[in-house]
Amino acid sequence: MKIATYNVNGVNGRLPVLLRWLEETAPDIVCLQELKAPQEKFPEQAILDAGYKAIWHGQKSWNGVAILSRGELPREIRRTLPGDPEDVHSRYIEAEIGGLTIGGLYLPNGNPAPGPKFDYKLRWFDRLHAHAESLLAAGKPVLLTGDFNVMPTELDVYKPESWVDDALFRPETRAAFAKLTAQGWTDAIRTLYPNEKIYTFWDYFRNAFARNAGLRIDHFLLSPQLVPRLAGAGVDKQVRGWEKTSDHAPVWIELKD
DNA sequence: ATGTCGCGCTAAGCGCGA
Repeated sequence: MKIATYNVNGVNGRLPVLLRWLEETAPDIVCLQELKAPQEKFPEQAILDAGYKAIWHGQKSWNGVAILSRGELPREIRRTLPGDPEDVHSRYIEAEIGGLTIGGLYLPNGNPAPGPKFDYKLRWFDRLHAHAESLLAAGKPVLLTGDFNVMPTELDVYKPESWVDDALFRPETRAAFAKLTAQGWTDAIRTLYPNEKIYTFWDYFRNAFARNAGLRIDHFLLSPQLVPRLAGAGVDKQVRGWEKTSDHAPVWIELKD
């Protein structure tokens, strides 16, 4: 079973790219981030026609997350991260599909740092810690995936020294990610490829993709029950080179049944 | 500091977030 995550950066603006990628790579389950579309503007029919049933949590202009499945409709468990009723950003959606619990997330960017946006990022991380702990405590197979907006280590940045003050790489951010994984989560890509430079995002500036000036910020965190099932992982890097493409590439893992 | 995008507002560029 192939499970993918893809920050599309506008689900309607990227629809041709998204549909081509679905057609060419046929993942079984897909988590999308940055829909940038209100609830009623999600392209449900086009996704259905492509063979996927979906649940989503939209928002005008920004954020927005979805879970797509080739088989059964994802059974939605929640569409917000617990812990702050005042937080109206659509950044989390959780579902069960065939006995697997999947949390799809779009962690706040947090720039500029320091500042209120960075404070929000760290608070969001605190809430994720709390919820992730409860997911582990249930003892079931769980996958947390999406755009974490964190490069976990220096290996995950093309030029670490120029990113140390950025909200995606500051010590507080890396510490928050390390604290999360220390609960018992496995970073799937890094476990399979411990020493390789693997990027999932290249910004639109300065010809970043052509220079491979990338970041690894889209992740798969596996609960202990899933680790023995991990059979492969990769980045569909070619998609980043297509016309009208997102600044992220799709990322995927393969789980044995 | 800049660079490049999509989206919303509103009808063409601009502000915002990334």
